[in-house]
Amino acid sequence: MRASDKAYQTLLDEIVEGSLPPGTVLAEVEQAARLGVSRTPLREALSHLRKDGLVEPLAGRGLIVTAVSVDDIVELYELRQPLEQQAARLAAQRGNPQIFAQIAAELRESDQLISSGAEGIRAYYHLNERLDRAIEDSISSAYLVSALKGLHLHLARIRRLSRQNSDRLRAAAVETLVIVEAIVNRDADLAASATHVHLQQSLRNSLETVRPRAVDRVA
Amino acid sequence: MRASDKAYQTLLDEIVEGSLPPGTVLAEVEQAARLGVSRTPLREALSHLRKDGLVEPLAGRGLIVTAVSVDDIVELYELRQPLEQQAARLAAQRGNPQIFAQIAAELRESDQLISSGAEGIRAYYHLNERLDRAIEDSISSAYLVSALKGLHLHLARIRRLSRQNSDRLRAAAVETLVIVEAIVNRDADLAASATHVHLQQSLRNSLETVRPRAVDRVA
DNA sequence: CTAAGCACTAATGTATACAAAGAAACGCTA
DNA sequence: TAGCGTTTCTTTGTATACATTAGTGCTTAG
Repeated sequence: MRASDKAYQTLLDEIVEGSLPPGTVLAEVEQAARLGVSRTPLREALSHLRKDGLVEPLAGRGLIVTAVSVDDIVELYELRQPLEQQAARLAAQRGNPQIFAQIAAELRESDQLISSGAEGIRAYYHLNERLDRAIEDSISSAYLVSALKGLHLHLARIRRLSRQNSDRLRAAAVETLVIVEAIVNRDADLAASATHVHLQQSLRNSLETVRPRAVDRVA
Repeated sequence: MRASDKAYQTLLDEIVEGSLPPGTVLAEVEQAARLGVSRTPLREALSHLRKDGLVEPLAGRGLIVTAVSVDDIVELYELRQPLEQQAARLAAQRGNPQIFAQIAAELRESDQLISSGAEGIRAYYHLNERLDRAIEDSISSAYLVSALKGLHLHLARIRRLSRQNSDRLRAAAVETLVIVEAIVNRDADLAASATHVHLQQSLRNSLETVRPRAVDRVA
């Protein structure tokens, strides 16, 4: 693995996971020393993070981790809505129904998963990731997949700011199941509509449960 | 201007404009010498082009300009459709009607522009660019705008491959006018539908008039 | 004559040294 | 004492030298 890739992946994980909170200054020499690489590959990593919108230049002070405001959540969903609706639509048209039928079956059991503690919740999240992956694999369009990848980066960051109580998770599982069943039945319109509904609920929950103090903070 | 930015912009323009056709090998030392910069900023430029999807690694041979196949056109429109529909929708909700009314008025005169030779056609293209710009300015979502920017990069490349005869341009102007009038009237649903129609026609024209020999060629 | 292995070469990947630009702090002057 | 200018220091931006890896071609053995 290239040193620049390693630095990029490490910084990306730390920003998404939150150990590098918004406002953190990323000085080149400092980060290069910390990650055990030289400035050249580190700079490449930083410039990619900048293209991803995860860091931004601060006049004279180098790069800082970008803030995430409540407005950002709304704006992100204004991109997420059309992208994921289209993704669901294409998955319904092109996906392998058997794969999605398997996911649907597991979603029907997810109530127990969600109620069975942290371990089960992790399994539930993993199931959602498998669904995302299955949808991406069903889409032939590399352009759409690439846009979705960029989107999910920011979504993962926002997820940390919102409280996901188990009631919401259970409701989300039901909403998701409607989407997946529509894909299994190759009903593209229904898949898109169900995605619309699900994301609307998801946005509503995010806005209601967002921890205001965790937003827009400058470390 | 930074040397890396200059190298990026130059290579970007050359790839989009076609003077660096698909399949062109971009060796670091060679391009650095040609553009008058050292390898360090040039590498940064290349790695950004790679993120843009305009160049891709070729095993052991460095980077080559990506090919554009007919399938790519279809796949690109699978991203373009949802993005521009959403953009039109948000512009209808948030845009300044006066600005779009002005563009609508000019679009109604565009028949004469299109019929008046190469100079008029350039003016017509410029009008379309002003519309794109007005839509982007109306959208508050930086995420959507960023996705649109990446999209337009590839669209500009594809435009070179398709023949745009003046009949098609006139038809496109009428379709576009419907979109703009919907934005002026703050009719988001109509703006989205009109965009859908316009892009469907645009894709159809692209596929019918694409010059097969200009596609997927390796220089 | 063919195939496999080795060596050489040319490319990318990395590190470091140097240059330039900006910000902060200190001092000087009004 | 306040404001402005200068100087210094820290930072990013660039160039170049070095390391490493992969590919190609040649040679040799079967």
